[in-house]
Formats: sequence, structure tokens, C-alpha cells
Amino acid sequence: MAQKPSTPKGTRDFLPDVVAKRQYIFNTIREAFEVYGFSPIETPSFEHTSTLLGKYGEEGDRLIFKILKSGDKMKDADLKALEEENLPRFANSLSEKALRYDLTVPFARFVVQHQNELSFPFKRYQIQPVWRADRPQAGRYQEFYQCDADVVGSDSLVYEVDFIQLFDEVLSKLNIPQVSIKINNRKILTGIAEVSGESDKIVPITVAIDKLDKIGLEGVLKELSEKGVSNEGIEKIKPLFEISGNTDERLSQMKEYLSTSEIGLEGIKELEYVLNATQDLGLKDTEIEFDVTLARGLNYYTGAIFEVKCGATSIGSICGGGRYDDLTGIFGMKNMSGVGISFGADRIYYVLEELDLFPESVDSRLDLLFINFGDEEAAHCMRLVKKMREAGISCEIYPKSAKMNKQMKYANDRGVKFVALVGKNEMEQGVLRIKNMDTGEQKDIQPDALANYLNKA
RNA sequence: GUGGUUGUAGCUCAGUUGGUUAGAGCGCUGGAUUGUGGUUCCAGAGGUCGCCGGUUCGAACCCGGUCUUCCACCCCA
Repeated sequence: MAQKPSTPKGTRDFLPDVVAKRQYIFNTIREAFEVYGFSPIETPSFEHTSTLLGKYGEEGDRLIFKILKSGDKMKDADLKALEEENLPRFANSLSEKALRYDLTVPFARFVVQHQNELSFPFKRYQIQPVWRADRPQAGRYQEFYQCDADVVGSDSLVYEVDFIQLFDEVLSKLNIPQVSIKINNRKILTGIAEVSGESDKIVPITVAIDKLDKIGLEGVLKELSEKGVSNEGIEKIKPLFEISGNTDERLSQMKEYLSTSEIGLEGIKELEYVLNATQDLGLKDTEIEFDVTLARGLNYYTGAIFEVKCGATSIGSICGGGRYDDLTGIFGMKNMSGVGISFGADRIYYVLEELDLFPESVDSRLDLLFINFGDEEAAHCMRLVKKMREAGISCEIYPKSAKMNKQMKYANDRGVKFVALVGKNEMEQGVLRIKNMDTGEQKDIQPDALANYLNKA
């Protein structure tokens, strides 16, 4: 019985033309990572559940794919937890491994585990798939690639500056227009919570503020109150929304607003350093702006927070990143500040496709197809194929002497650039009749001149 | 996780109030064309109507469940 074939929810197959485009993105990112001094590493697709759980907040835990235990271990299931409808506990009793949710937490584990083999600051990049049990949407999948670069073992703001350069480098190489890098600092958000007198509510406060452009001021105030922020607290947060002007103006107003918060002022100072250094170095074609409402991202960020958007599409952020002072602390290694960024390859693909920005040259068409005229001619052509391949020309011979019509149609469908017709006549004359499939033009070429002829066309 | 939406040929989609044998375009295969593709003409193949169950004399159509698609939340790349 033929079963209707399909891939599971949120996953995709990639056909050759799509892979070619994806490789173009990965290669562009990879080259930039290497120029900036990052070394590649790889980690397993799954980790101990305990390595991942609790690192992404409650919401994140829900989205982690768990791997079912096998064999007799299934008997360990905590049926009591099931009866009590304690589903997380029941799930954990059935699973001790889970697919990685991002590349940063596994990297933190990696650093702690291999600390004696690394020299710090350690700079690594990693391009691998991650999995999230999320509901798919446009540009959102359950399996997707992240391209991460991180530095651990230094709290120098030089790296923040570097990463901004790296965003600019990669995204301008990909010709993505209207790129804006939004930057904020977790210390500023902590300062806001301090100023409002609700330091313990920092997470709900930042989450609510983050939604400003989506649900408006009224919505934010409503959410703050729903999340248990006191009226006095809300009154103290309100002036924040009156801050306006360009980045410099807003920064000086923020300084005023945060004047009673030491940590908040420290955040401003860090931000100023990064922005000034960036201005000094310059950016190719990218805007950078301070955005106090930027709180997104994982709740382990402690310093800078980055988010990159392309204003020419409706898709959300295409890159993100930030500093996390104590990620490795959970794995028992203190005082290891880290900072890193992530390129969302699938999101970038979406943008390039939507704006038609893939260069023509990404396709990997076959250069030359030999028409098969029969056994004797094929033997002759196979010798020519070998010679051409040695010269770096991608080529092959049609597998059997089917009708010319059919062979030409195949060449056409494959998008082959040239067809070689070498039958009895050409064999006798020692030439190849080369047909250019784009122009339809035909010409007899000597075997030795062929590589040169094809390369020129 | 919540609410909605979608599924009919390889692809894009028609399919009347539930009623014989479920259609079209494109694609595919063969021919017109035995050394010339992209155009044209002719012919042909291809379907458990996503899957499981229910209602009915009778279901692509109505009902329930499930999987999948897309969308809005939540969250995020």
C-alpha cells in the first residue's frame, strides 16, 4: 500500500537548487567568521535533558524535543506522576536525552567540559541545526540552522564592537537592504526595574516593555498591572515612554531617568562605549540604534543585547545575540563572561528569496553533457569525459543511446550549459561538436581547446 | 500550549441541496520527428478524494477523532 510520503511537521527537504542557495549563505557567514578569528567546533545533536532544561525559562522548556527512552528503560515511567497529571515529571521519567534547542547552552557545556584544552578568550563558531517543538509559521520551523559565533573568557567590550562589525560585514556581503541593528543592555533593564522599585519583577517588566510597538502604551501598562507590578511602580516606569529623539538624545534622557540606579548607569556607560567605537569604525550599509524596549532573547543575557532586522520584509529578527556573564556558572565554572551572536540562516534565506537577492552564480549547473550515440561512440566519449573532468569541467555522458530528442530534452531540463555531440563523423575528424544550450549555437572544437572554449563562454 | 484555517492526479486547483464511471490546466509517457532541447499538434497513463471511525439505502461533500498546511496569540531564529 502506497503511503502518502511527507516530512514531519515543521521540517523540509531541500532540493539541489535550494541547497545551492543555502550553501551560499553558510559560506558567506563561515568566511566572515574565520576572518574574524573564530574556530569551528561541533557538538552532538542531542544532550542530556538536564543540560538543557531550565536554561531557557518555562516557555523554552516546553519547546524542547525530548527523546524517548528505549527498551526496558521504558519501565521506569513514573506512572504516579501521570496519575497526578504532573506531565513534566512524567515526561522526564520517560526521557533522559533531548535535541538541542540552541547552540549556546551546549557550547557552555562544551567550554566547562574542555576547559583544560582551551585557551581563553576562546572564540568559536558553530553552524548546525537546532530543534524546537514550536508551531510552525512563515520562516519558522521545528528544525532550522543557527550560525553562532561566541567568545568566552573575556568581559572586554571590544568583542561587542567586533560583533557589530561582523553583522555589518555578513549582511552587506549578502546585499540585504535596510538592515538595522538594535542594541540595548540588560543592565539598563535592571536599572529600570530598580528605579520602579520592583526589582524582583524584572522579567515581566522587560517582557511587557518589549511589546510596546506591538500592543501600544495602553497594552504595556495593562500587562504590567496584570503581572503584579504595583501602581507606584507603573507610575515610575511611565516616564520611560516619553523618552524620544535620536540615539544620543535618548541616551542622555536615560541617564537622567536612571540617575539613582548604579547598575543602570553602568549599562549606559557600556552602551556609549560600544556606540562610540562603532561610530569611529563606521558601518557599511547598516543602521545601529539604541532601543530600550529591546528585551527579547534569552533570559541569560546580562549585558549587551542585539537584535537585527531587515526593514524590507515583514519577517521578524534575522539575527540576535548578547552578553551572558554566567552561562558556564550553571555547569560549575565561575567568572566566565561570554558574548555571542547568531545568524538565523533560514530567516536570511527567506529574506533573500523574497527580495530576489540570490546571485545568478549560485546555481550548480552541469557544464557539459555528452550525447550517447551507441557503444563505440560512448567509449570514445567516456575518454573525453575523463579528460574534461581532469580539467575541472563538470561533465557526464547520457547513460544510454536513447533518441536524440530525449537526450536533448534531458539536457535542457537539467539546465546543462553545453552539449557535446560526438558521433561517427566527429570521431573521424577528431573534434567535438559543442552546442551552447542558451544560444543554440554550434561549433566544432578540438579536444585540447575545449576547456578554454567552455571557460570563456 | 490557546484559537482559527487547510488537505481532491506529480503540481496548481474545480467538483451544484449527499445520488451512476470524480474533472481541468500544467507536468509525465509515447507519437508527428532514426543526429538536435526550449514552440506546436495528436494519443495515453496516472486517484484508497490526508488517515481512522460514525450518520445514511447511498459520503469527496454531513459529524467526531487524528495527522498535515497556513495564520493570530505565547514565544522566538
